[in-house]
Amino acid sequence: MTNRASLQDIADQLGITKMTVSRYFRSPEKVAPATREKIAQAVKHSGYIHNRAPALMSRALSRTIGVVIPSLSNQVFSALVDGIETITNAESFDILLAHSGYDPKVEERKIEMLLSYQVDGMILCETEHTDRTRTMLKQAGIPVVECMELPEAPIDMVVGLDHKAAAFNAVTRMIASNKQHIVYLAARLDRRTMLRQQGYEQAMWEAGLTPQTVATPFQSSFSQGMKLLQQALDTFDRVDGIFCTNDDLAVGAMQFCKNEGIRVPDDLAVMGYNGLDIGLTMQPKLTSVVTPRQAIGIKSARLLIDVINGKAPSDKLFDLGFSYTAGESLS
Amino acid sequence: MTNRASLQDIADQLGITKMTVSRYFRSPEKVAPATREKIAQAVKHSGYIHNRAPALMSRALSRTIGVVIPSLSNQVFSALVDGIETITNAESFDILLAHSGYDPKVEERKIEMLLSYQVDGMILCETEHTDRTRTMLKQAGIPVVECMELPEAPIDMVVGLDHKAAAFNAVTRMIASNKQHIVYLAARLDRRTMLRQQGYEQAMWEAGLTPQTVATPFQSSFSQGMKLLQQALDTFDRVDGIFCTNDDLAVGAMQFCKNEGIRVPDDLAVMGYNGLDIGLTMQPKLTSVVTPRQAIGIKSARLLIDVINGKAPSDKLFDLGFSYTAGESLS
DNA sequence: AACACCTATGTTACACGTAACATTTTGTTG
DNA sequence: CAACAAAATGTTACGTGTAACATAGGTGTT
Repeated sequence: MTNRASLQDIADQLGITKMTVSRYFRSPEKVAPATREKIAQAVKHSGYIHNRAPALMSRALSRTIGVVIPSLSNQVFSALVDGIETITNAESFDILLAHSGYDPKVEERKIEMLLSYQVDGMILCETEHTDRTRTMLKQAGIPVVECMELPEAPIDMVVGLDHKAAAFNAVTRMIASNKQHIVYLAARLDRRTMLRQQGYEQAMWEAGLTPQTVATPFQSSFSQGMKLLQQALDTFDRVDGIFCTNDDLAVGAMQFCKNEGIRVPDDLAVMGYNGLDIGLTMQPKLTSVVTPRQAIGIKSARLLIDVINGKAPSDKLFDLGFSYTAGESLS
Repeated sequence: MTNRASLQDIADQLGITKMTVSRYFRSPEKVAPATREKIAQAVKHSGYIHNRAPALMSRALSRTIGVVIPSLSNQVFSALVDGIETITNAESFDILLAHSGYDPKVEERKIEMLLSYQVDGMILCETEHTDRTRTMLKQAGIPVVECMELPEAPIDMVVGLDHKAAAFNAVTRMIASNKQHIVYLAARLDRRTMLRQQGYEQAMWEAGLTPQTVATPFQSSFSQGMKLLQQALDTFDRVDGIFCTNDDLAVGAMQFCKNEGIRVPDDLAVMGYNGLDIGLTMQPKLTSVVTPRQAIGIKSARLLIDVINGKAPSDKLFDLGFSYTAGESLS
């Protein structure tokens, strides 16, 4: 590491103390205009870059929050981070980002890294954590928001939606449009997928219907959607609707229908989940459960920063609900 | 900020000095087995989390590299980061991730933040930077890799591919399969899009054909692909091929073909760019230029860490080339 | 002229893990 | 058991921005 310019370097150069230079950055109005001008010159010339290390050493706030998302190629989480940054930018907080690949062990490692940087708070997108993760977060004594779903054993605060209820509502809606042989298409059998399955099954049972599921442990993709629908049609006598655990599967399935001449929604109703842009480019447009991810990001960051700033939260759990895209794949 | 346990706390608790505890973490073999056991207990009990701040203050390496990607919902960059982490994990480096939303001003802010954390090196995915970005990086005196493309004015090292050459090759290939009225579909008019356009145009001119482009300033998406193809068909007399600046547009366009009964590749040849999974789920499979993004990530991280460790790089520029998916959308 | 008060700048101390060197303890061998 | 080596632990100093307090110089008021 080469010697970057320090405040001391700039101060020496001007025959003043680093304290005045520090003030120039923190509260310029406390520095005499003439001095301010001199410092501005020297700073520009030296290309000084703020060094966070000393601030991290003191017990002051780092004004940084850690964010762990499961994936770097999922619009759900990019929208979430967008929402978070709306707030952090306005509050001049920084975010330190890490991704876990849906693996609690990796999440643990990343959280440990973020904590080593003395973040003031943490936003997590998963609710399944290792024991050590929970211990570390407790010990760190910083506020934590788990977002996207409503965990049974929250670490601290929660901003999300009830995926079981959303699935129940969606499937009930399918049944109301006169579909009876509805199959659940699932991939990557994580908690959220399971919750949706529960909602699906409850809706089916309550309507006197029998739930039928096809699933793959692999990551969701369009091709998995095609394969799963094929498998559903091969396995079950009659299928007149599919409830897909996300839009990737749904779009793949609709693709499959197009290839095979299956009419949507007349032969087969399709319900997606997440409400991504891509669903609306299909013909017919995909009907999908919209998860309010940007709003979740905004609320999570707002809440976290308020708590960091010492405000007591009005509540520890916020359910932001869900809605539907204006699709045509249902009836 | 609550008082997290420090090394001193653990040491006090055991009646030893923090130096021994520090050694327990850095080089446990230098600590007597009995002491090691005692420390292990105390550490576990207190939930100690390493504090990076003092290390950042010393001039030692932080063993962290900064990575700035343009987008959090693009498989291209998630594969790149995967590649990077293959190496950083093996070398026990950490990465600090930030995203710029394709905006050089935002990139500047994020780079400044990463530098304030004393990263040992930086990987950037864009080649367009503000003046201040260049100044800061120079002043920081750390190695920098720009990846994905081959910039005209590199900051330091480069790992990427020649997008103009790739586009030239791809379009030449289309022409070789007897297509003559090939339109270029472009979105988000960034540098890489422009480079591909240049390659496309050169291939057309050299074949005695006239380049024709439809473009949108908006972000690429399936729906933009549909719209752009519609626009191309409306605008130009004859169209028998499209070269799409990425797979999102290509897949949208192929969707459009399916809706409109246009046969691919007989009526219209389609060439994509990036070689994402989704293209291979189409029917026919999308032919696409494959950019070796994981390899770029691996090479970038390898190179950067070698330089950080004091090795002189064998070269400053690495062109990793391109290939094609085994598609059927061409002929 | 004396005093209060303000502005601008300076002084001091602090946070904490670790490299480098110093010292103590344990182990080994003739 | 003396003598030395090796292992284990301790001591010291360091890096750098900033909060809190101190001081110097100036302005204004009575």
